[in-house]
Amino acid sequence: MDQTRVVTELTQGKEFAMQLKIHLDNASSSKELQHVLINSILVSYEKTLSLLTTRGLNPNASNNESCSQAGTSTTRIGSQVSFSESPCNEQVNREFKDPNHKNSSAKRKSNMEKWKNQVHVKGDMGVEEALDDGFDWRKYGQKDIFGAKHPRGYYRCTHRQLQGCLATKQVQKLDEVSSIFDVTYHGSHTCIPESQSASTPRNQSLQFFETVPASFYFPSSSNNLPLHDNTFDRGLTSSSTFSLESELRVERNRRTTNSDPALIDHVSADQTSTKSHTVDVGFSFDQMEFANGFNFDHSIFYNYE
DNA sequence: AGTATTTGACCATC
DNA sequence: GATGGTCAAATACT
Repeated sequence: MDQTRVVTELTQGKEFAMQLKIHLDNASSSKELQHVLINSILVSYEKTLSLLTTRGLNPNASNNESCSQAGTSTTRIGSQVSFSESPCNEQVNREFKDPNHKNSSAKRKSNMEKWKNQVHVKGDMGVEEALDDGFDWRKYGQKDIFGAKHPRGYYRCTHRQLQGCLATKQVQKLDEVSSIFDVTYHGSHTCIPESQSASTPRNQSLQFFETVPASFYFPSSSNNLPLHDNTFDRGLTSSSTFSLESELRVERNRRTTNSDPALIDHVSADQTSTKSHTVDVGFSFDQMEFANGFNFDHSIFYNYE
């Protein structure tokens, strides 16, 4: 059930908001840190809305849920699905397929719910991040579509074999705007993703720190031990995350030179995996400067085209 | 070795 | 025959 993840995201957002409140009351607080907090809050909101807007992924989701989010719009397709009116529906571009139209896919999936999402890849977010809807997808095909510039990717739920989850999605870049992807979902998820079943929801900020090739000190943690990037395994819980209450102290790592092939390999691998964990903070590191004079060279993380 | 992705072939439909 | 969706072997990656 997505409710757990929604609650997790909202709880994170609340915690970030509380941290921000403290920092706003503190005159010596750095602007950068406040921006980090603000963006973390926004990311939490976006994630939450994303979970709600992809309600079709969750067969138990309510029709009263919010249906729009920054950067995406959702359209339901399919005659067998009753479409509930809500104010936000005015924002989406509805497309209903003719129920009598039967192409091969329509016939094969005639009993499947179908809806469409339009995903905008904003300047400061990665493609994988934008397309990440919280579920595990495995690509099983790609096809050049007649009249379309870009091929269409076919994905099915990773848990299809183990859990019999029949959810699929198709992803296609728009001809006109390459930063916008049409994502068409078929069927609802009946699986329990591992990331969800493991009672340790991952933290947005942790995803960020997993990717950043540097060692970090977390003053709030015991011993102030430096944590190499490899130390951030996926078992860390949200309760064990660093506290943004403390100033982030980042130690430049020996491997942060742009020419480090190991680092480049790491980044490029992340970009090609549908389960990647790219920089997921939703803000630019252009001018960001951390303690000890560490500056992020954000350019090594982004390579959209 | 196990898993994920790529890609040509195959199938259903129009 | 053209097209879109899926399969499955080959390949790449970890």
